[in-house]
Amino acid sequence: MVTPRQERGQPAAGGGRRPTIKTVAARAGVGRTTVSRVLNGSPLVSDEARTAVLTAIAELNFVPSSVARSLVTSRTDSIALVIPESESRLGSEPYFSAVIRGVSEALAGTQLQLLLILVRDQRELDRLQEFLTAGRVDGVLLVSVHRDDPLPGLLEELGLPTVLAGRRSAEEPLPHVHSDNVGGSAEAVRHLLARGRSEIATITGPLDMDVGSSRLRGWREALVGAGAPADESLVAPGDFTEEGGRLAMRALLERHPRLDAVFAASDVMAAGALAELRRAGRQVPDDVALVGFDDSIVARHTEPSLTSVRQQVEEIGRTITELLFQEIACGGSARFPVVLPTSLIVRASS
Amino acid sequence: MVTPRQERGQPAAGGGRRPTIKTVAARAGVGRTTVSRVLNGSPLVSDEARTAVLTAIAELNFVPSSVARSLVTSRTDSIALVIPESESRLGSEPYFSAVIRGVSEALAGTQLQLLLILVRDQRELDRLQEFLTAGRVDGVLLVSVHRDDPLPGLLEELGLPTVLAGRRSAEEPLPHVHSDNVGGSAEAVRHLLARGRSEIATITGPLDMDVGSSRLRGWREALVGAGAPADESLVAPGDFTEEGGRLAMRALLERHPRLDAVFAASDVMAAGALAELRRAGRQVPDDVALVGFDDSIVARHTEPSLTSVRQQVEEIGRTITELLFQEIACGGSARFPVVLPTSLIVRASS
DNA sequence: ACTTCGTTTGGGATCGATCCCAACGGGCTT
DNA sequence: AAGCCCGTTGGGATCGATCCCAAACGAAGT
Repeated sequence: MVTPRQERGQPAAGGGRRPTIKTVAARAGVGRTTVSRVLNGSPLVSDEARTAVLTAIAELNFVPSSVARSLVTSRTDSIALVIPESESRLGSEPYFSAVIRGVSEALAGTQLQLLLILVRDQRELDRLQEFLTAGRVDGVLLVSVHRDDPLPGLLEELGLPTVLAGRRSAEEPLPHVHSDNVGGSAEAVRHLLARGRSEIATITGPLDMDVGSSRLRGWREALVGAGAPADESLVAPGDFTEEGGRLAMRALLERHPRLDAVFAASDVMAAGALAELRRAGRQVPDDVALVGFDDSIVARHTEPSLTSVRQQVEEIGRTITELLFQEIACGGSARFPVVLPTSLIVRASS
Repeated sequence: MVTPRQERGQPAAGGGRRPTIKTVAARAGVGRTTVSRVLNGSPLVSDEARTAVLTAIAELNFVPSSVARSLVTSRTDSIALVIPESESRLGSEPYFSAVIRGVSEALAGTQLQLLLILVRDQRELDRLQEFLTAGRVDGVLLVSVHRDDPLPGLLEELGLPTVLAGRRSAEEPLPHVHSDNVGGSAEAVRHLLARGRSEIATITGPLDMDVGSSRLRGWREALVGAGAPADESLVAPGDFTEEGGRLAMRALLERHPRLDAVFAASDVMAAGALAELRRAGRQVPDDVALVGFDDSIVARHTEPSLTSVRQQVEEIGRTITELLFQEIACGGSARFPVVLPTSLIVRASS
């Protein structure tokens, strides 16, 4: 009794199954092609026929089957947002949420649907690869790419329209969008210099990611630009996690007990560093000034609240989506990378 | 060597398009039906034929078109996760991220894909409705439902398998999963009572949502259970936002300058309340003890750190997904709601 | 030897849309 | 009146899979 409907001769009142384009055509007294033309907004339809079709559609509550359409047009009207979660950052960082929001917003006016694909391990990567090869999406958004990520290359080979948030390296051939990581970091460090700090350490992100190395570069360039030597032992590698920030901070304090400022490449790491500084009896900002990156919620709620470099993450989501539209429509016409500006939000920690 | 094979005979060289089941059949020297049987793991295939087909598939790098399959099976092998964003909570709350992670995890072993649909306004709701009527997904996960939400009713009418995270009311007919909101809140309040607090206020969530009213009920029940009168003027409505928490706290302080504890129905609101308490010169926890709900990142980073009721959000995501599997497979067999336990995490604020 | 049974097999029809192309009718030209 | 073009129209083929059903085959039973 799972399928309760009984089939009558005609599609009797109750409407057992969903109406098809054929039902509509019969009702409107026209051919299937005419209905199809109305659906696709073709101008080669008389007003008379058009209104007949439209009323039939309304009466039958007809919605065209996108599956059938996809089969013949070989478009799917959907795109994939791929998020690698090897570092399980989705939980700790609102970054991905903001990207998702931006993407979804850009999608709002269109007919496109969003497929969200989290990739945790090799098995899921294989499955994704098959999924992409099967042509189940018209385009792909790739977030948080690593230097040696195999996915962008695969997508290039497949010829599937792709846009990255971030980049593998400075020579990224695929269209992409990223924040001005170098500039933002440099501004943060210059801010610390302006506050009279002289021994400025940095906790970096993963250095096999462009975000990681670029923010480190910003730190270095700002110091060099100020005529200060960029002492490489003031660099401690982190991994964007709180625990990583804590450990990096501990290492830095051991090597440089007299450091008076720290620039962390993410707020979450800064929060970890903050805890470690407190544990070591350092006052923030009196003994050590601290600046983070992202301007996430945590930045507002630490004590003291955290000076941080704000990036427009939602805007990144919007922009990659719009670039993807272009890629899909005209196939990689203008592939200039887009760089979004950052801004320094000064709070109590510096 | 990306597309190595050129086909002799029929589809002239180039190998331009993806291979179809027909190509595979020809190569393996069998009929289309046999290939289809192999693909679907039917036992009615000789070992000989099977291996022939499998090697042909491997050589041609064949991936079946899920679109064509959907057309005939009328399954889409994808489900939708619908998130209403009218309150734009996705940004401020890691709640949705955690649900997404749980859902994605439960999906990992299956062939199902996840469609993420954020609904911001009426226009997007209409579009969603059309989308669902078009049968573009096999099932729907609905998160954060309001009492008078039109969506669950629509889905019931459509007969589309649906599972809710949360519920419209205590009499929710649709299968659903939620945290023990009443129990968790009650535990929080009992904890405050045990700490010797006597004038315990509460900042609620939206009261047109079950999470909101249930957490309020927990507060009330704990007080009544302790023989204390539940003074309704100690209730201040919030909206799960930081600003809402701040305003609610201000109102409470005006009405009850001598209150000595506050239970907020979310960490984010608690953070807002905390800021307002500090502004008003109250010490936490000395003058006023504070407890939140969710145990999100903010709870660990406020100063003082926040005592909070932890709920297993990721588990909610996993569970609704598994329930949806059952709904899709056997059509609403066991529709008992699942209630997940909460636990109180005590920190410095109480 | 002939039926009967069960295992394998493959061709034709089907799902519901789009696209190609031939046909229709009427207003204009010649 | 014949010819032609143009705006409309609809039937048939197509996309790439699954499903129904009949057929081929060898083995087993009478």
